[in-house]
Amino acid sequence: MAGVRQFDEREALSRALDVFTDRGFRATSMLDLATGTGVQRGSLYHAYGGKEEIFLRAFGEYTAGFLAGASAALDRPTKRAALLSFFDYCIQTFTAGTPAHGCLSTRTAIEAATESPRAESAVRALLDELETLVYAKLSTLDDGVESPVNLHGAARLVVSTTRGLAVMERVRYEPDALREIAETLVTSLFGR
Amino acid sequence: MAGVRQFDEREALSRALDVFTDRGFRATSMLDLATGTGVQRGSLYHAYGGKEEIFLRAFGEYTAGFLAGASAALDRPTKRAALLSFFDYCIQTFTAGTPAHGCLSTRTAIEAATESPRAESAVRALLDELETLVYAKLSTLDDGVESPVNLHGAARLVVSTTRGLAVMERVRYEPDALREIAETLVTSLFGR
DNA sequence: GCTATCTTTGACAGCAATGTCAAACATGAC
DNA sequence: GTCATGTTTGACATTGCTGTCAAAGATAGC
Repeated sequence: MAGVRQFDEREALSRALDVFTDRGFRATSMLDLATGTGVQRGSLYHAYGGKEEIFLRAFGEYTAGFLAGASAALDRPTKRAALLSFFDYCIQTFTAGTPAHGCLSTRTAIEAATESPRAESAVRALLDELETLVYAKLSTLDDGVESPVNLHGAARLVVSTTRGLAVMERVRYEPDALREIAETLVTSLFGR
Repeated sequence: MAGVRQFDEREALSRALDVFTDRGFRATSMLDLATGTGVQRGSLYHAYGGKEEIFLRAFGEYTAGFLAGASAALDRPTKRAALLSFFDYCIQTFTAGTPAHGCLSTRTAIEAATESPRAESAVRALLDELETLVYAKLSTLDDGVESPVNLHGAARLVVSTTRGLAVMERVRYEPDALREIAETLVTSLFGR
C-alpha cells in the first residue's frame, strides 16, 4: 500500500467536529472544514466524498462521547439525583464555548432534517439510545419513589425535554434558568 | 402620493410567511420570496430592504395567529384539559403540510439565532408571551387540582416542552407519539 | 394633460461555494 | 532504485445568490 494519507484522520475528524459544533451542519462549508482541519479542500473531497460524509463520521465521535458522558452523569443513587445530574451534563455540554455553541444534535435535527436523511437518522439513533440509557437507569434504581407516570414515558419525556432546553438556550436563556426548568420537570416526575 | 405600490402587501407577506414556513429562514433566498409572492426581487429589496426585514414582518403575522390559536386552545374547564388541548394545537400546527413543515419559531430559534439578533428577539418575545398566556390560564383555573411545582415553573416547562416536541417531530416522531409525550408531562404536572 | 413622486423591471458586477481534474508528489513493496 | 499506487495541490468551470442601479412605468394632485 503505497500512496498513503498524509494527515491524521482521528485528529482531522475531531477538528471537523469542532467546526460543525460551532457553525452547525448547514453553515459550515468545505472551505471551513479545510481551514479547521488543516487539510486541503481537494483532499477532503478525495478522502471522504463531501460534507455529509465528514459530518456523519464526526457525528459518530460526538455520539459516542455524549452517550458516555450522559451515562456517567446518570450514575447517582436516586432517580432525582440521577436526572438532575443528567440535565446538568446536557446543559453544560451545550452552553460550553464563548459564545455558547448550542446543542449539535438539536441543531442537526432542525437544520439537516430536510437535506440529509442520513444525518436525521443519526440524530434519531442518538435520541433512541439516550432514551434507552435513561430508562435503564430509572428502572434500575429502586429508591422507593413512585411516579404518576410509567418509566418508559418518563424517559422519553426527559429526552424530549433536553431538546426543549437546547432550543431555549438559543434564545438567551441562562444556564441557571435552564436548570430550573429541568428541576421543575424532575420534581413533577419524582417529587422533591 | 404618486407612485404607488403595485402589489397587495398583506397578501405578499402572507405568501412570504408560507415560503419561510416551509423552507426556514436560512434556506429561503430572495428569489424564493420573489417566486412565492409573485413580486420581483428588486421590488422586494426596494420595499423592505432585505430578507431579514421581510421575515420579521411575516413572523409578526405568524406570532399573532399562533398566540390567538393557542389562547383559544387553552380555553377549557380544567388545567389538564387546557394543557392537552394546547399541546394538541401546537402539534397540529407543526405537523401540517406534506411533508410536515415543522415549527417555524423553533426552526428560527436554531437557524437564525447566530445570524439575526432581531429574529432571535422575536422568537424570545413569542415564547415569553406564550408563557404568560399559559401561566394566566393555569392560575385562573381553580379546578382543585394541586401540582407538586409552582405554576410559574409549570408554565415555563410547558412552553419549553413545546420546543422539545418540535425537535422530536423533525426526526420522524409521529403526531401520536408527540401527543403521548405531552400527555406524560401533563399527567406528571396535574395528575390524571 | 402635465408633473412630481414613487415603483417596477431587467441587467450587472461581485462573491462564496461547489465538485472535478490533471499534474506533481510521497511512499511501501519489490 | 524503481515502480505502482494512492494522495495532495492549485486551478478551473459552474452555480446560485446578493445588492445596486438606471431606465421605464404608473398614478395622485394640480
